[in-house]
Amino acid sequence: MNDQIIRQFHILNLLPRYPIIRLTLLILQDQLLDKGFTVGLRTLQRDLNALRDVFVGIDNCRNEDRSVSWFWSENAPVINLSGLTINQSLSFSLVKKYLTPLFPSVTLNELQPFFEQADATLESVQDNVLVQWPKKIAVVQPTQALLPPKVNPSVQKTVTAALLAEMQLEIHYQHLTAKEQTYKINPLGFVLRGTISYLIATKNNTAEMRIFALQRVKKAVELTQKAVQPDGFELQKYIDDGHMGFNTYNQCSKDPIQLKMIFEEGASRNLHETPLSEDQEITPHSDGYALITATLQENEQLFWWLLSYGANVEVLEPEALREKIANTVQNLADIYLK
Amino acid sequence: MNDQIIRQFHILNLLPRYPIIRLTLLILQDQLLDKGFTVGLRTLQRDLNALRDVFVGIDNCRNEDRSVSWFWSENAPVINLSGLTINQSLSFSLVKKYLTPLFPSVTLNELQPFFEQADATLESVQDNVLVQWPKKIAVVQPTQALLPPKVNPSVQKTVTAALLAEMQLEIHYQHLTAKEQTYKINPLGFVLRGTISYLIATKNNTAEMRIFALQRVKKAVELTQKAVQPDGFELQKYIDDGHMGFNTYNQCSKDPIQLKMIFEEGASRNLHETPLSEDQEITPHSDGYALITATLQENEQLFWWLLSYGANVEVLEPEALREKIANTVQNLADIYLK
DNA sequence: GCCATAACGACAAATTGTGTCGCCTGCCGT
DNA sequence: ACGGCAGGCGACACAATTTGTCGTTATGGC
Repeated sequence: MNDQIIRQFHILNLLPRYPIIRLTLLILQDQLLDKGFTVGLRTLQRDLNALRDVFVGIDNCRNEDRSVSWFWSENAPVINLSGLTINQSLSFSLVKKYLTPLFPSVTLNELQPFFEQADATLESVQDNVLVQWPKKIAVVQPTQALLPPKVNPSVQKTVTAALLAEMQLEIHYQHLTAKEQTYKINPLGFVLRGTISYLIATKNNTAEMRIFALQRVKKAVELTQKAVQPDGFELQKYIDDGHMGFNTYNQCSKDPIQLKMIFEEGASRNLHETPLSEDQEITPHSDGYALITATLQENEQLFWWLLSYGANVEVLEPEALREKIANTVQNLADIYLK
Repeated sequence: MNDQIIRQFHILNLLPRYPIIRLTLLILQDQLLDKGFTVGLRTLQRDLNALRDVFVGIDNCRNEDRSVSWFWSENAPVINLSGLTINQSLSFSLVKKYLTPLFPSVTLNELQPFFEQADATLESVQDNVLVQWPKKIAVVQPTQALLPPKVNPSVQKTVTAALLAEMQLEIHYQHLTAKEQTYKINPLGFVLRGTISYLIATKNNTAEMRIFALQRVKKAVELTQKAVQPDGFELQKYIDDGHMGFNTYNQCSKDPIQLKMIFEEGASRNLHETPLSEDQEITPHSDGYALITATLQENEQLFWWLLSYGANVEVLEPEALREKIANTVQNLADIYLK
């Protein structure tokens, strides 16, 4: 078989996607040589012109030195030759269904072409049985459903771009109580917590770390100055250290605790499926109750989680945690039982 | 340009992905004619042979009538010619990070090729800045993290396949308390709730609806009999009606309630971002407290959610809900304050 | 056992790909 | 300002490939 096709296929694969434009004819010739194609420049030129005529989304531009660079334009369609497996299509439609209420729509929009191909694949199956699939699957939120905040798409785009490029940002931030203010900041990290996105940043000329909720950023502009990173900053460590305010229990040691509690049996059922920790143990107790032990990190979330079970759980150890709950119960009693 | 190449690309695009095998030469000729290619059968034959030699993953098989069908084999690699945008790559890596602790690994594995391409794209950018991206983004669970249950991959595959094909299933089900049992069931729906997957089904020859937690299905076999669907069954309606046990409050009207409560100001902050309902109103009250009203569906989750705030919230209305909480507080007091 | 059907091999004519040459254009340095 | 230079691009002729046609082979149904 003529290797024209194979060559052109490789060319298509070698073409970079838009923001990267550095593929001149000579470079392409080199890269093809690496793959074992000896090909004249003139031929390459003709190949590229031909491909541009055939495929939407292939584009070129002149560099300063009058050479031409070729690339897939930014809005080139997704060309997935080998199509999607049915399982892949199902996974995509599941992901879409699951993430739609949780993710910023900007993020999901980027993947729209894949969702569409998945839908198309499922519909193309002659059995119209597959069309029923979305009706056969449902996603239920395990916690109280709160409405997702409205994030300005252009803000999201600018913020993530600046974070990537490590550039400073100017943001207009709508405080909850105070009025809108403008900051110059060095973006450091992006945290997704449920449906809320947070931007971690330092104010310019300060080491002071700040957390900005993305939906309160009304306007964002990327500046021309490089962002300054504090020495040794690590996002995951920052979170683990409890700076996000909910991951670690105030003034609490970071060592794991040995949790010991009595669960009402019905309520404990979930813990069989989704244990609190690898070493969790469930010991059936007197009628309708079970003793549960587990080693885990103590934090605010654990406290809330325990409270949500109400009287279906009694924490025995550690003593400090039991006391904290007892205090809350006392306060509750003052409110509801007077 | 010769239209051989264009034709061959169209052929590649027309080839279906494996489980669908009905693309014989004649059908392919027809489909190409629709796209404006008049091509002889002999040529098509040669094209396909050539393509199979060049592209891994193209395969064919003989039908009963000795004609040959062509397709992409099941494990053909994903061939995404136009590559991924940087934004698409970022979205993919975000999706992966977010869903890994939540989704059955089987489901995510299907999308692995896309995640890999995303990683490769990010790494290929000459700026090594992008390689830092995963370190700049973090996902924090908004609730107590529970370990995801271990689901047998082959069970997941069989169950979803049977659900799709509407075939009966035989499952070996490990009860929590009782010992393992075997059922013949008609699968009706699949529900994802946090990290747990549930299968909704009727037992064979019964209208009785059952809920099976997927991780307790130890073995699943697809039977040769068509599944029987109860008349008028709709999964979403089934869930809305509260049959999953947590979505609706026992013996409660399905009409929305008017919730009225007093929130400690710090605790109420989240509700500014992610309101309980469209009509939620927050009225600052006496020092440090705020009155919040919202119209929403009453269910168990709401009750748990309210409890988790402990003494930071006082429910005023509806009266029934306040009473239910008061009861729980009384029980808690009996446990902790004696 | 014959016929119909589909795949596949062979071959020559037609079409297409490729290297070479030369021209054009814009940029640089002298 | 002028010539040299580098990269792109048009033209052309020859080599290479493609494609339709025809004939052969294999297989299943009547």
